[in-house]
Amino acid sequence: MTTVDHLRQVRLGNLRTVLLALVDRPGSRADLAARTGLTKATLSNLTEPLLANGILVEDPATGAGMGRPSKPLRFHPDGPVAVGAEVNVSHLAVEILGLDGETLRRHIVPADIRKSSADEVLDRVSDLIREHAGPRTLLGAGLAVPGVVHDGVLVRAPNLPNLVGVPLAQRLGERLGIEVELDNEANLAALAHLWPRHLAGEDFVHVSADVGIGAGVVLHGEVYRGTSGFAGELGHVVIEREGEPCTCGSRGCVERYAGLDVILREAGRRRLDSLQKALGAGDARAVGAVRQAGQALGVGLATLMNLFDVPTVVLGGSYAVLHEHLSEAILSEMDTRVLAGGERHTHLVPSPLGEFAVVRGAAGLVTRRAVHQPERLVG
Amino acid sequence: MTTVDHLRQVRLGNLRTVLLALVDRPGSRADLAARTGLTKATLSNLTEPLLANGILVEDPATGAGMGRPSKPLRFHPDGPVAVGAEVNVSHLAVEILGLDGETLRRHIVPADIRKSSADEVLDRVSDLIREHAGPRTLLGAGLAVPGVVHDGVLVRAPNLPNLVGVPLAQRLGERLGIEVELDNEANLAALAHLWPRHLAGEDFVHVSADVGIGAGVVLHGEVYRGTSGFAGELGHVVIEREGEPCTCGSRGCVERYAGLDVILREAGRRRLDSLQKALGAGDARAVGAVRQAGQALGVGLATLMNLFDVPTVVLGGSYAVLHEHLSEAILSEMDTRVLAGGERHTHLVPSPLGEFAVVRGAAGLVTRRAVHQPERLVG
DNA sequence: GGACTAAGTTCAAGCATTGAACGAATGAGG
DNA sequence: CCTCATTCGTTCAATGCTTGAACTTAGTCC
Repeated sequence: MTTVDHLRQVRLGNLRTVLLALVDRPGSRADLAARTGLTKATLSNLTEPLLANGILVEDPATGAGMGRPSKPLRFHPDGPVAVGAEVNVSHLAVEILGLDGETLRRHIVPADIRKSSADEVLDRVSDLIREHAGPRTLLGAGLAVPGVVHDGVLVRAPNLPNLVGVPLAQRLGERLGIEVELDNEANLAALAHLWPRHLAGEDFVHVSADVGIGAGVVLHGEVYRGTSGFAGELGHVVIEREGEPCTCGSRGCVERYAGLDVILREAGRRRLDSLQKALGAGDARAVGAVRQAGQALGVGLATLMNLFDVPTVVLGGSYAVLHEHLSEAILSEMDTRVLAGGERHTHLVPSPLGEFAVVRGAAGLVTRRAVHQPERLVG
Repeated sequence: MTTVDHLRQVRLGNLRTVLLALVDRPGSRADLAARTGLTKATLSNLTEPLLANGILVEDPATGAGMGRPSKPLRFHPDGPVAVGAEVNVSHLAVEILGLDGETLRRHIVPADIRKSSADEVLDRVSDLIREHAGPRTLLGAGLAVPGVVHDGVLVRAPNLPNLVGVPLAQRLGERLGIEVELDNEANLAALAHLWPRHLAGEDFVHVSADVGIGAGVVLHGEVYRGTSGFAGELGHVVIEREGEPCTCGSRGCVERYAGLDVILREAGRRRLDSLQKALGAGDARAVGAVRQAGQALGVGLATLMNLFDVPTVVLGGSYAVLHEHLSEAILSEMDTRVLAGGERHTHLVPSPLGEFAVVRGAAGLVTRRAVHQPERLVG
């Protein structure tokens, strides 16, 4: 740690606050100075290299009002972008995200990859990315998978056995020539609600169901992953100690009562859209199946709330689609089971992000890192 | 944020690393420089005001080896100290803790305060503190209570209704003329295993049972309290959705199966030491009661591990006493129910701190803050 | 056109750390 | 006893980033 390093840290920290302010919204140097608490002088100084490097652009002066007109700064429309990619049991998806938080392109393709080898899957993903990325500089890529991730490797994925143990981040990185970060789809769906826009506060849990049930936990504005990447495994929270046996070896896991497969089976439907239609028509069996799942999920969520104590639960994925028919049962269980005292209450909200939450989070992983560690942008 | 502030932050940060190194063990300026990565010059500079303020002392030179002998620095033996206090249903306790992590005095007195008013309790506590504190400067006090705390107020405490809603931190602070911080006993027992000595790593859960079951959760070297102070309410994790009704309004809470009162009742004993004796004698009813509690606790802990993913569980309080007869059942449930993958395994260890864990944590709250925010020590 | 206002730039001052040079205190060896 | 080697601790000029004030620029208002 030389003295230079210390001062550099201060500078990088200030650079970060400036970039964060710009992610929030564009602004002139004077405006940014006011918003960040830094001085105009520092802002001129900090933004100069960002403009030189093509990260930011200066818009033409806007003369609204008295005094010298300001020249707003914003992220350069042709600046570097981030890639998000998702590998799932039944589909692949990509999203291209700018540093300003705007989605440039996104795409989902159905794909049954259960029987594909890891290399086949990675080839398809990298083709998909190249197709959509275009000529712009890539900051890096985030890759979402349905399973537990540790150190860039998928260590547990009951539905994608062919990908387990493969260094997916490294392999995809080699194909694309950029850095790739691997993470769990539940964590990334949660991140998408935190970055680049705060859609659910700084502390919340995002719950979604596909094959399993996954919760992405956000504490103090950071995705919480646990020591081994297993955090937030809501699907295997026990609600009946002698209940239905689960594939995980336990019994009475939430997943056995509130998993999407269970809901569909109980409702006598094969696909989510068919279930949705039935619910719309007031089909009693469908409504009952969803309500029962809601009860089980509510018990699991009550346990989760008693342990994490976060103010908000976001329902994502299939749960977002079903939320109108789920919420009542969930809330009813939570009301009776979550410890109360003082004026505590839980918000239960559906995700506004739809089916692109996961890829958006994957891309957000990259833009977030770029803003939080701006040394890469100016170096 | 003036420029001075920025540089001051750097200085305070370095001061903190130096103090942390000194909490670990005493050392000369040269030794501390090597351990912290700072230069000898900086160390002379940083420690000068600490010596002047009587926070540190310079020991006489120790001439072991060649070269100029070093003069080790350590916390001044007559320097300021922290107070820890505990108010519980059946006892009061205090501990006086030095900045070096040494316990100077500690004391527990039996007391049935269930019917006492808040003022009566606070009077007794402040008398007890004054009796043990002696003439030394007090950095502040930590106050532990069995219940949920928010903003210095006890908001939920089924066993101490007279204290609920009272601004305990403020009231005790007025009596003693120092700053008092209020916290939950579970959090503080956990803190005692983190500070001033790392007894269980940087990520762990401390579980103990008295009247209820409380878990103190430590994530990334910080006690995690949640948004409203409700985090870690393991006692009200559900293990049987239609199980025994609980006072909290829910059903099938862990507390109904693994609480100390339940264990004693099932074992046909009135007090912990009597149960202990029965266990030692191999009393089948006692052994069975403890094993059953262990199973229930294991299910709850498995759920907790699937959500928090920490590598270590510390059994404290009564559970530490019973751990020999509890561990097997707990581990057996956890083995089958905690998601595994890769080389993940959980350590289950009894607390080494005995009945003083809570007060020690309460005092540690204060010394920890003093070291982490050293501006108070030099100002 | 002149007064006014606000944006952006320039520049000396301030400050914590650094690294090198220096002084201090001891052991080893002759 | 004296000198050298060794290590500890202090002194001091240099570094580099932010700051605040002064200054320049570019508009509006009357």
